[in-house]
Amino acid sequence: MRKGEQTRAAIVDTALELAARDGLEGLTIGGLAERMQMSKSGVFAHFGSREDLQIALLKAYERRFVDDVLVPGLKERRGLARLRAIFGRWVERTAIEAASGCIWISGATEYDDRPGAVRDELVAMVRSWQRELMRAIEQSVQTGELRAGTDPAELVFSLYGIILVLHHDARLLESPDAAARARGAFERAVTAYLAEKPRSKAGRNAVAPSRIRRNQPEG
Amino acid sequence: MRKGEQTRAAIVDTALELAARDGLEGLTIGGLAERMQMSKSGVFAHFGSREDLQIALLKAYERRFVDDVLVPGLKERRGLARLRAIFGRWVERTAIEAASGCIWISGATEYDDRPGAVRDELVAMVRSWQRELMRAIEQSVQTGELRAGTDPAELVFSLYGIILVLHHDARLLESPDAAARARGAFERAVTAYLAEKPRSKAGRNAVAPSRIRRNQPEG
DNA sequence: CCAGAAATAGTACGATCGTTCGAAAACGAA
DNA sequence: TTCGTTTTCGAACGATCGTACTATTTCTGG
Repeated sequence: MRKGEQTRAAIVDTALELAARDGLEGLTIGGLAERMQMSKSGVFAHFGSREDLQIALLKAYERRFVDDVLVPGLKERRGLARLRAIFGRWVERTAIEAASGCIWISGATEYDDRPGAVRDELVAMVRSWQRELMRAIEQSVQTGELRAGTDPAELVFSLYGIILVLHHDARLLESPDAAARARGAFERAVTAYLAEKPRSKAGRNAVAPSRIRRNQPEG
Repeated sequence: MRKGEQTRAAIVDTALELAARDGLEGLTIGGLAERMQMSKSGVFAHFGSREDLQIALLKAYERRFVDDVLVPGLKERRGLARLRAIFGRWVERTAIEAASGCIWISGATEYDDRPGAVRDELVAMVRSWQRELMRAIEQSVQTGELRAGTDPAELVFSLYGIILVLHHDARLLESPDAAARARGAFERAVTAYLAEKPRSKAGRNAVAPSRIRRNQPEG
């Protein structure tokens, strides 16, 4: 029984690599088997179907994503610091996987018109992640760092857009400074929601367009 | 000779529909033939290869995109008005094709790791479009509506992100207010670059976070 | 209307896809 | 070591893919 789980984990591991390059829909059991130096049916036996394999990949990806991005952020104190930490990790991860690709992002365009279990799973994960972001934003309102009327979904919309264009520019256009632009865009997006008075901590890292930034050290 | 061009155009037309749903890579000559009520080889004969068909689709898409988004915008006077018109059309188009999908956006994730002629063509088109946006931004600086130090590429980065998340939320998450959010995000993004003094025209439509917007009529 | 050209259909090929099934091999507890 | 279980393999199926080749049909200019 132990051997099975072990190779299954190894398969998922390799499959995540392949799916990051070719997309969940581009992933092929034959190609996966070849990469694993196993037979097609040997690989297949660990999953009832290709769809189950894809869903297993999504779940494995989510686990890693949360461990990489959310968990370390939770060590920061509630509020803007935590939101900033989460987003920073997210940018880092997206910029690194610019060499491999995010299966949530590629999956979004692959499955937005393809109903089924994979799409449902993907949508649930993205929604869950956006909810997590909203929570961090709401907490930043509670700490008084973001202004009272802030619409969390509105800010999530902007932040998600920054990540998407980071992924796009880094991978398709091979832009070398996409990550830096993403970090700048984050500060600009958050600035629009900063509470009025703080002057102490919250506004320190807030940065407006690049011309101004020149004279301000960045944290 | 005339009949050939005619059906070729019809094929491209139908193929654009299919590709908008299934992606350029999901497009199949067999499926296309069936939809056209033609034989596979009949369809195939009009293009030397599937790759040529895909490139033909990209070129046709670009033509329509420019006609829909850029050309009407050029009728506005140079500056923020033109930029706003272009972006507005872009949002409209993206929101409408939320029911069908943009092959530039889906193509970005399909081909970011798949070298070849299709990827090259796609990259060239996206670059060209971003250059067009940069021009509109530079002109807005020249008119004094956007501040002098504005980095056009930086703003293009933000605007492109808004479109990407609009596409994402509208199609994958089926969010009904994605278009409205996109328009709001545009105003917030531009606000960060507005020139200081104008108080006359430029700042009128500039809108900050939603709480403030309540008491301001939107143009 | 008719010949030559252009457009379309038909068929077949080799590859690869996901999946099934029964046999072989490797494992793990007794 | 032995035996039952789990894991892996090999071969095959039907489907579909892009493409090549050869007919046949349809168009079109003189």
